[in-house]
Amino acid sequence: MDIERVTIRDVAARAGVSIATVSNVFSGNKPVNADLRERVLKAADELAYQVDRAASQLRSGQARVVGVLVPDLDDVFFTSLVSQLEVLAQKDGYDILVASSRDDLGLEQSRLRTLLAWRPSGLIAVPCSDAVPEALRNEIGRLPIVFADRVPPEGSIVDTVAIDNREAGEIAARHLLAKGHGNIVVAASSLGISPIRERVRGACELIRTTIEREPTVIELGSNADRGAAVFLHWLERNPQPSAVIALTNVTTLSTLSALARMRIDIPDPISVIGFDDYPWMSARKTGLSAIRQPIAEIAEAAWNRLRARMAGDRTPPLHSVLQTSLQARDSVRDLAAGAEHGNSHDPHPAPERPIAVKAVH
Amino acid sequence: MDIERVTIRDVAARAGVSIATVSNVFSGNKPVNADLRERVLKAADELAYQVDRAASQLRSGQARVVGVLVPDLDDVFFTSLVSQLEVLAQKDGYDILVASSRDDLGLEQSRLRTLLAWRPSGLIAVPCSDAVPEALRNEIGRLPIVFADRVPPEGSIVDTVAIDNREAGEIAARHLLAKGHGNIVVAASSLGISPIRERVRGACELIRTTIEREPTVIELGSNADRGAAVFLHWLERNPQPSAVIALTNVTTLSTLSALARMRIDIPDPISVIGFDDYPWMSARKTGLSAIRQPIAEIAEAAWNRLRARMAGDRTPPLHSVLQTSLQARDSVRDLAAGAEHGNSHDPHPAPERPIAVKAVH
DNA sequence: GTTTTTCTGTAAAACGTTTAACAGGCAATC
DNA sequence: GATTGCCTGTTAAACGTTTTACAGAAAAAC
Repeated sequence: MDIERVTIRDVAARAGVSIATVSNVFSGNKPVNADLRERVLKAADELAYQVDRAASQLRSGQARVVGVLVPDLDDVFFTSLVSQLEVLAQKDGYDILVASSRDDLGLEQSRLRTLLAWRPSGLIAVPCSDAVPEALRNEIGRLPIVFADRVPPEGSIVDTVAIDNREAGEIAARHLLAKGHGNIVVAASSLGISPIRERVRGACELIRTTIEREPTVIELGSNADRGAAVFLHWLERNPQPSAVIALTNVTTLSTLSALARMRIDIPDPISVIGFDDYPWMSARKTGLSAIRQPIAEIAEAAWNRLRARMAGDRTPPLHSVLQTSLQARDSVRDLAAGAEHGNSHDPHPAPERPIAVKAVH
Repeated sequence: MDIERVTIRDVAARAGVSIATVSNVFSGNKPVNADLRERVLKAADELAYQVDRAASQLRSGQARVVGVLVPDLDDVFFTSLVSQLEVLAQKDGYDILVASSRDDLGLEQSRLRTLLAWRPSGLIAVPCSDAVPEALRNEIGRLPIVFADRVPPEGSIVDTVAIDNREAGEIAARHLLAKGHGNIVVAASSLGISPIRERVRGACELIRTTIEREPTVIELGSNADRGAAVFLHWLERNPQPSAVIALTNVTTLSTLSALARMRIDIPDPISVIGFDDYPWMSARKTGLSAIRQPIAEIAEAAWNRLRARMAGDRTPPLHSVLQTSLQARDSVRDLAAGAEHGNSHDPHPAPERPIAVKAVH
């Protein structure tokens, strides 16, 4: 019924060498003569031999697999991250195991446990809280780990890669203030998540110190539909703001949905700055101005750090901070110029800053 | 430096039983007395013991991991699929290895090979061509495999789950025809992909037989930006159609982007029917009418089939066909009623059909 | 009371690799 | 010419489980 597995032994027999030689050919751990290597490769090819990863891993302890844990596989930001990581990992010969914690601490715990059971070479995680998950507690220093995106503000005992969240909030607020907006709503997903808190803080403090007004902060959660309902509800019983800053891609959707349902135009009467930069944002007549996160760079930084750790780097944890930039389109009305409304492209696009990596001890 | 791994042997010693008993407690392969099981569990807990998957898999041949291969991890449709599968797999105690073929046959081949090297319990794949990939040729019948979404039209020797692509095209066309549209452009991603061909065929044949006009078919590829450029180019040198049917979520974006860049309004002068149903489609004043694919059901059907196969089901391959439905919003203008334009919701929303599973042979 | 069956647990042999220890051949060195 | 060292290849011992075969005790059947 089921055909015999072809093992290293079969290859060795066919090539007329020992199994150790076959192993060396495939693992490259020891050099093997050109002619023998040829013979082995030929035999392996003829038998369609494949190294058994379980056996290989059991003996060597090396897995060539990294775990990737994200809070939500339905959020484009996280899937973009996964997508980039998959490419980078594949280039280096690693496979990735993905798991979603669905923003649940308990689930995060159990997903991490099962990832760890694979004895992966490393782990890239977007944790769902500020604390280092319990399951990772005694892996720190043993297993290469990188936290991405959701990173405790005071630094962490593992490597981290994140954007400058505070600055992201400031950039959005600065843009609105420059265009004469004062009555601003800040739409956050959840203030329980520290990077979001930082974004809120960046925006609010700048607004506060610049025009001495306090922006309204509302929490719309991590689900676009529910968030839209919340914002709709809010809009129905509060005076119209002149602008909204949405601090995640999902709240951006919630914001836009609610405005659409109330048939409120953008940017007049309400301007909007969104978060992240996705194709759908420019697939509309009034292109959406947004804070762009350099996802590719985040993924690359995380992967490079992980790779360094996997290669044995034992230096103290590094915290990479990448910069966001404003992708100015047409969704912010220029009140200062007294112009009609932003039907045309922003005449003064904010200069894109170069992406820099600050290494904070 | 590095702490000793805690193995089954340590647990056995601490609980005062044999390693076989510990194994039985964790694998559940043989019953073990309540008190002993208690002792083992307690000892394991105290030592923070974790079954080593590599060793377990090596001996048992059972992996508790399934490979998931998709053509593009940046396409929301595929990531939604992955997301759903992750949830289903996790419920049944499986982990998933994801890989992207980036729509490249060579890469598909090599990604499949590395997935197979894990000796997974099963494989769910969205292949990038009609042919069964070479790498899977001699796994068929041995390894549980399910193809999803991209499925050869004439059936396949493996289980498949897909939507009724032909009907999806028809639904879109029927809706436009009912609203009096005749000058229709069909925006496909690539005619090299058979489900897309089917959608095109469904739309074109219906239009042809109903009003005896031949719709224009254009290929926009699988990248939103490039597709937008192509469509823009086309729009600039062809008479304006009255409606566009976009046959994938990416071509929907391309279409909308190009129209936006030409500052052409929707639905007047051009109506649009999109594909798939995502939050951004309703996050606009003119909500986008679209063909909805039941992604959750696709994932569920695929997983259930795979699970059945993994449980030993040896019946002939089953081909599940799920139905799409029209999600009518405001992006299709009613020319027939001579009404102004579709600022209001579609007064005659097409009845949503129940989702049914047809088992074809 | 003996024999058979059933039930639980154990000892030991796999599973398919990697790798430490070793061996033989050959070149370089003394 | 004997010794040393360097290659390259082999033998055999792991790696941490699962599982087969078996053993002893208790229960059931005679």
